[in-house]
Amino acid sequence: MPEIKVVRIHAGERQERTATTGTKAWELFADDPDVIAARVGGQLKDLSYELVDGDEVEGVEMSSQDGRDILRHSTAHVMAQAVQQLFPEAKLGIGPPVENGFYYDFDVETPFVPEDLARLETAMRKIIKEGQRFERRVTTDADAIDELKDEPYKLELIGLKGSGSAEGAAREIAEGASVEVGAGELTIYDNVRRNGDVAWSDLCRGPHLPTTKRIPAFKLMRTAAAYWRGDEKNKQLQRIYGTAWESKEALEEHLHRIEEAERRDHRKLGRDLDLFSFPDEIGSGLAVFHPKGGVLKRVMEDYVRQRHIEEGFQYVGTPHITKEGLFHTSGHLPYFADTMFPPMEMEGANYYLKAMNCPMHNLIFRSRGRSYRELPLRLFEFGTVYRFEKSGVIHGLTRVRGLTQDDSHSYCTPEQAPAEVKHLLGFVLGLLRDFGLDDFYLELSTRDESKDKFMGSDEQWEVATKVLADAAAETGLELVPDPGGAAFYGPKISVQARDAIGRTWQMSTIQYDFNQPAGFDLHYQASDGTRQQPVMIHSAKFGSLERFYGVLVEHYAGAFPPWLAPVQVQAIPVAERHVDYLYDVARRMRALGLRVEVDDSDERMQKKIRNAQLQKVPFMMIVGDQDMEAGAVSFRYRDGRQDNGVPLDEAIERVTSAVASREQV
RNA sequence: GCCGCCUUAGCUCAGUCGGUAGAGCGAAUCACUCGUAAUGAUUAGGUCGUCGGUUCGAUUCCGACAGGCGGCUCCA
Repeated sequence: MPEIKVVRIHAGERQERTATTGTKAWELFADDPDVIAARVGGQLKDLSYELVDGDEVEGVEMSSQDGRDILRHSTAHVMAQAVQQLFPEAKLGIGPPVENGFYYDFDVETPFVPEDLARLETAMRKIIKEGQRFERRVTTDADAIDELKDEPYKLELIGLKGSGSAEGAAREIAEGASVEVGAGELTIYDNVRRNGDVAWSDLCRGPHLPTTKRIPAFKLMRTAAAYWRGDEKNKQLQRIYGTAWESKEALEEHLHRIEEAERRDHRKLGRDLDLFSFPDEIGSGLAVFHPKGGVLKRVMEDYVRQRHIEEGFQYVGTPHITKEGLFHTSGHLPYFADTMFPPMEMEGANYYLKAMNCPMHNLIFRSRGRSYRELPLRLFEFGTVYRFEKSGVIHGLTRVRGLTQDDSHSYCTPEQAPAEVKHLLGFVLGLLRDFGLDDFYLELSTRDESKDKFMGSDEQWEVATKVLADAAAETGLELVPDPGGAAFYGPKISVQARDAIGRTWQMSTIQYDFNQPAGFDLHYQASDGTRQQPVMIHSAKFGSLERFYGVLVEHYAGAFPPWLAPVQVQAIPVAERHVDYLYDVARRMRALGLRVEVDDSDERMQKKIRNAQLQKVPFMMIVGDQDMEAGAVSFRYRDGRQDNGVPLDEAIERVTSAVASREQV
């Protein structure tokens, strides 16, 4: 029998092996049941892959990222089989793995209802129990078209694959479609029962688990609609989301993480902590901040204003509406008219609610002649803008119709631009760290081929993009490209921050703009006496005050560090006779600018502690006879920690220093 | 904007197979004055999201609209 030489790579070890022709990948990993696929020369393969001479074969464990993707993709197949079993008329869309799970899209007459999920799970468990083998079968376009004649969407995928490069086609089709048709040959996976019957088949490039029995834990999560191939002009298919994990424990942990995220939901905490609300009477996506929530908003604003001034910005102010001509000059109207509130007509002119601040700052720059000696000229304000977000996208404070940007525009010479971008980037990262976010990556949004979406020459874009890319690289942070994501007037760096439970949020943006200075005909007098055009760098540090507010609530789960907490100290008397003493202490603390409340209600002290705990107040300051006699107070913290009999001066110092240092307690 | 689900007291939610509603928390009042997460009692509070239709009668059934939730699309 002819022999082949292969290399087995597993758990970091390389091993040369000699095997007979026809040896399958699984035979190399028969000793490790956690291996569910193989990576051969960088390509993921089924364990049934037949080795050829010279292959380097690495075991893919189910708990690895690739392994989980394979598990989830196989689970998606099982779900699709169950769907077609229960709903034979359902036509298949695509079914890729996604972060933390998978989905599969179906064209069905009647949308799925939540009760269907339970029925489908039952059917899936039965399929898993059957231990159906996933069998790969290479086919031709012609055969596949015949076999899948009842699956119009699959036919469309095959057609698209034939139309050009396969990878390109897959990208065109939709995110995720590359799991159905990829580069190279067309394959179908058959689900084969133990008796050899083919239970179900699907066009798919794989790889898959060896059998359905290898699915340890899954759950169907929700149903939703999704446009076919991600295009709103196309028909909406019914999507079912599910998740699958390498163990029951991993699934439980995942579900627990979801619960944790729900517990932190700023919309819920905003209500529970009396921070803000969205009155229907005002309109969707328009927030009002209550007194407690107003404290946090004001502290954020005060701090950011102070920091801007320290960084050389000048605080300015601009109105909320403007005549439409301004947005023609800036170039915004042709691009964004449909996301702006419709104009109101007054005295023969059309007025728009402000959707962006930069045009007005340009007018401040242009209000008099400017010298190169003034540059970089940095204008900054809290500019409230209104954007007509489509009703379905509004979400708490993170996606609203009225938002306040901590918006700045730095006008500088082209030569100054690199240093200014660097300065801004350092500034925003420092600012975010001050608020307790310290895990970042950057995204560089550039222009793509669809040039009608972008203004300016290739050369201008190239220069601008290089300035941003260089500054981003200097931070040493991870940089993710985002082709096509730029604004019409120039490329953008955005800072993505990870919160306490690892979710990422787009925060700050820095944009390089050479278009608006031209549109507004902005000039400065250069040292050689010539008139030159500045470039402007847009920058929003929080992005939107509202969104950042929401992110902070979720990041801290409402348990803010003292400097941000609406109430820093909740004073709790053990009995009524201790109230006056606490009023005195509170008076002293308030004189130092601390936010102190005395709970002089008729409730029992235990209840007062509970209330303060539910309000997540950082310092509970409790006083009974012993404290009063000793001229002291007792602290209780949110984690239940206690510190009794703290002398008054020390107690006050403890709170003030915690506030001043912006630390968490 | 599109698809699905939802909307009952300030909040969380019961309930009415069509005969105009209930709990807990919260609020107010009273009593209790208490040492580390819920003292007790009493009272108030709802055109059952809005408008229209069917019906002797609609909170309940139907439709439209508004708002919310989950996705999709979008996100300067």
